[in-house]
Amino acid sequence: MDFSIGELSRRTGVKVPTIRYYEQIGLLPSPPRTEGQQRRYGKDAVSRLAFIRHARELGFELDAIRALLSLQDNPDQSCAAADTIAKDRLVEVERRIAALTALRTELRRMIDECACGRVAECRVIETLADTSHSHGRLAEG
Amino acid sequence: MDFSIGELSRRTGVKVPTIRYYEQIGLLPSPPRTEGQQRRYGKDAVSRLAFIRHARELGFELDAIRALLSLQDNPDQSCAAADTIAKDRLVEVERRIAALTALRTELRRMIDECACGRVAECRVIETLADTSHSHGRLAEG
DNA sequence: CTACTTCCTATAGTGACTATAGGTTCAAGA
DNA sequence: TCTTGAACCTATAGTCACTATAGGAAGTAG
Ligand SMILES: [Zn+2]
Ligand SMILES: [Zn+2]
Ligand SMILES: [Zn+2]
Ligand SMILES: [Zn+2]
Repeated sequence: MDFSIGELSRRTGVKVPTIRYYEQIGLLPSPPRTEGQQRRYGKDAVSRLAFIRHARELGFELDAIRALLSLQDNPDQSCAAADTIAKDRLVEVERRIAALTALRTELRRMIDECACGRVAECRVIETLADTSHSHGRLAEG
Repeated sequence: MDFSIGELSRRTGVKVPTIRYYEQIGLLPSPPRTEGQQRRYGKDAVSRLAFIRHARELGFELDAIRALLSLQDNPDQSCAAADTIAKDRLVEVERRIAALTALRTELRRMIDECACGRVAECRVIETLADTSHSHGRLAEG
């Protein structure tokens, strides 16, 4: 009924050091230990960690996940805060798709136009040296 | 004809500490100094730094930029290496657009389906808790 | 009981910066 | 010439979300 950190890792797909890291920053509660100080988990830990994993895959930051988890722990509260977090994430994802689509266009053009000769005539290098425009900062996922 | 690091920053849009960081890791050459050890730059530094900035905006990693710069310094070489770097970046951008588009779909659905009531019925929280699928790692820009 | 895997803590490293502390130099105005 | 204040200098630590390493202890199968 209770199992080791390695087994929790296998059941959730989250690496062992990452689980310990989540505990250290207070995202996962400290589990009970064996006499020899090894962690022992139950089913609750599996679902909590799977929640975290899914949220991370959707690109939520750990602070946002912390907030979402604390909402999950209080099911009678309004879910407005959760929806706001999700909407903020959606806006960010849309912004990034737009930015990456612009990058794709420019990358494709510079690759297509290159005749694959000497660096002196390379469109890739030329395009990178062209500072007549800007893209703004490209940030995290 | 030569100017300070602050002026270089203004001309390229790259922040002063970032310029010093680029020098420290060998991406920019160490410029001459005044008697009081302050850096003095010329036009070459502006174009090199603008190249780096544009490449960063397109999401190239500093190691890739290092390689591109060393190609630019040898204009008689074949540009095949530059093209490979650009193609790799394009593949990565396309992968990320696909991943983000999938995230957008899921985020939109979970936001749309939420009736904005209690957390207990919130589709956002429910969707995050649903582990019946996976998205793989979401990495950098 | 031995061998082997897994576990433990603590610390440092990753990438690409950004921030801070505490001091020095430069340029312009009085 | 002197003074003020912005801009400069180095060195170090912090950011985010991990990942890697070292050096040892605990658990388990045979
Ligand atoms: Zn080329
Ligand atoms: Zn561009
Ligand atoms: Zn909701
Ligand atoms: Zn999902």
